[in-house]
Amino acid sequence: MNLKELSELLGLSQTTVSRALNGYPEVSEQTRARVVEAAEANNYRPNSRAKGLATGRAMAIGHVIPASSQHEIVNPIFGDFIAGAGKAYAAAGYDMLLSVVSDKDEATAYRELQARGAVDGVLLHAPRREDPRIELLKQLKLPFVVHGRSDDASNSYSWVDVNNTEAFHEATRYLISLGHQRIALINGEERMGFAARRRAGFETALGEHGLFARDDQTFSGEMTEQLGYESTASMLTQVEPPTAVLCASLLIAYGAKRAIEERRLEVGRDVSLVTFDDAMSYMRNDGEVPMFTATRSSVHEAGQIAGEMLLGLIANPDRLTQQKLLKATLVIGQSTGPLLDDGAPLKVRLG
Amino acid sequence: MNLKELSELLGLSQTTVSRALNGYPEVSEQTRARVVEAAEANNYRPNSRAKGLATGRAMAIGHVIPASSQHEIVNPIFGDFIAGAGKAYAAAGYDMLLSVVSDKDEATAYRELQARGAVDGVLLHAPRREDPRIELLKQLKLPFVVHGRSDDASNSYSWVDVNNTEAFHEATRYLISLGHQRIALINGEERMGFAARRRAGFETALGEHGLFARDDQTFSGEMTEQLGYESTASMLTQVEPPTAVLCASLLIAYGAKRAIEERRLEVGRDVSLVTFDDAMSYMRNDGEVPMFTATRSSVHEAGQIAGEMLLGLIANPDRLTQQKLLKATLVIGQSTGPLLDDGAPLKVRLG
DNA sequence: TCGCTTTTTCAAAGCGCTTTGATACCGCGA
DNA sequence: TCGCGGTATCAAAGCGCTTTGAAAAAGCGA
Repeated sequence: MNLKELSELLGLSQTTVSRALNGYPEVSEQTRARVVEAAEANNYRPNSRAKGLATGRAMAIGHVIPASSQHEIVNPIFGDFIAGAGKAYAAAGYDMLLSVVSDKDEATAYRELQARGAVDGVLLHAPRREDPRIELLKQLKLPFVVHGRSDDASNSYSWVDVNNTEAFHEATRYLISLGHQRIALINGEERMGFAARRRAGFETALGEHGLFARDDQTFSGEMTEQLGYESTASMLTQVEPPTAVLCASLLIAYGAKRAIEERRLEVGRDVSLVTFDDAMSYMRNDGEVPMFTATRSSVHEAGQIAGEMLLGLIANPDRLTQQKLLKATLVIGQSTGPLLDDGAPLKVRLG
Repeated sequence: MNLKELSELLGLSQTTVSRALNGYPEVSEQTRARVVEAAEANNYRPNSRAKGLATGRAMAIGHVIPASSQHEIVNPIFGDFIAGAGKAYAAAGYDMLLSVVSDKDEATAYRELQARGAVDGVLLHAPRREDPRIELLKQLKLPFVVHGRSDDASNSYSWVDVNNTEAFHEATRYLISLGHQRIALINGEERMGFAARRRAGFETALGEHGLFARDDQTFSGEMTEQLGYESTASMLTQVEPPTAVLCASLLIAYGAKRAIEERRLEVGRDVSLVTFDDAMSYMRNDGEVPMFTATRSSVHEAGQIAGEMLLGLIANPDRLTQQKLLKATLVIGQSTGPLLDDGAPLKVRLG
């Protein structure tokens, strides 16, 4: 059923039917009611491509996700972020277009999306500290919102980010307040904006108390269980192992926990653990007293806010860039506790 | 830059330029070369919507993901499956359209996708045992491939599935061969096709050895760490706790492991664990000797195969339905071991 | 009743592409 | 020279919608 058929069926012109359905004022309420009813009855929906062609808008938002080799990691926060953003799009009648591309073709993918007119804007994921994609998108004049921030002048583009610096600053301060002095960091890849900021917050807090990060007690890499496990396992063989570990994701924390317990040590007693928690739907760390003490911020919410921001930018192109800094809140769980007194230092019990 | 501009620039008609770019034979190679070069130089890409309107094809595949409330779970395999399917789409020049809808609006979402002509086909996720969506899609005459199977006559539609029955049959047999008799199951939601099959495989293997599943040692629910933890924790308080547990996902297995170790028991010694492993990129269970004994099958690969199958169906609409059953392979890891001899039964050590 | 304004409806153009059916061109044998 | 079969190119229609500019219908005061 298309517009022509529907209008013939009603004995009206296509113009009138179109206007009736799109809520234009120059059609009588009586006619509108008739039209709406007939459209409903025949399950009529305007053809997306024809509508887009006529209006010059794609009514779609693009997400480019790089996934080159078989072993390339798919960002685990992806699903929840997408769900949040998708909700915003759906509410506004927009579609979500996903482009899975080999990572070296990413720039091409954006160019193509723009040249084809396939999307009205894009959402940029996982910005690196210096990210050429941002300049590219500006140049393409494609509206965009970044989930996270690069190191560049950050008011020159729109973004939604979580206060990573402050989150890890606070988490570290909390550990110090419990008496910990040897605090390790298992971070994400530090060429990523968020990971660099987390390290900065961590180091600032240490510095404020005359402490410093040891090279052999700071790690960074793809945020997997394995990274958490291996990093922690290696530290537990040191002469002076850390008494607390700060993890950049729940998966890392699981790995750290595994290494600790494998050594017959107790999390929260022998070694304290704090982790960043993206509040992912399938990996909850909540309840009365969560398993892990964590700085928590919902990536689902970030997705929704970013999606809404982008739609706003598209609806109102001459609006200034917008920024939104979400707070991560520190939640005390079972994985932290005060430093044990010197009478029973960790290294002795490790023996 | 659109076709009109490009053709004027070249002093050719739109027809010729279009044909040159689309590889039609009735244009001289010399002209074609000129056209291709100019298109390249001007970064020309045909407008997606105009092309779609003219050809009657959307060049897009739809995925509908239900995500109603804030707390609805997003399937953790989603990211990897999408990455696999997306790769297939990209290779064929197709876009991927994601619709995030509140779960009660799912049927409407499919209807709308079809009525709007927004997609040429859809990929159906997570079929329930009886799934009305399958009938709906047939009725809408929208080509589709199901990832998994319902209970219906399964050759009446196309699907890609993993041999869940056989996988859990084999896993259970393996545990029995190690001497285990009290084997627990922590399954996904059993209204889902895959979960029902896993239970069937499990029970069949037990039956073959005169064993049976105890009600208080079989669980099913959303496949989270918490489900694994709570189910296992509750079983370890029983008079005759299981000596082996079969888990439907790696997250469940993590939870089971946590409960076991919290009791100061050892996985693979006191309690054996076998899990289904979707080989997700951010949750690896591999290496020399993986942490968990598992039946492994790559969901990324399933996505790619399903995507390719759907594209084939679209390209060749009168082709019969197709089915592809992937095998899950049993990989021996560190989480299983022989039943300890009766001299030191589990329940005593549990004391 | 007429003429004017306001309301309601319509025909047709245009969005950027593909594709049909026709036309111009070219070389070649008769 | 003419005519014929390819080859290379083109003009125009059509895909399904929106939107402009015009026309018809209705309402209203004089």
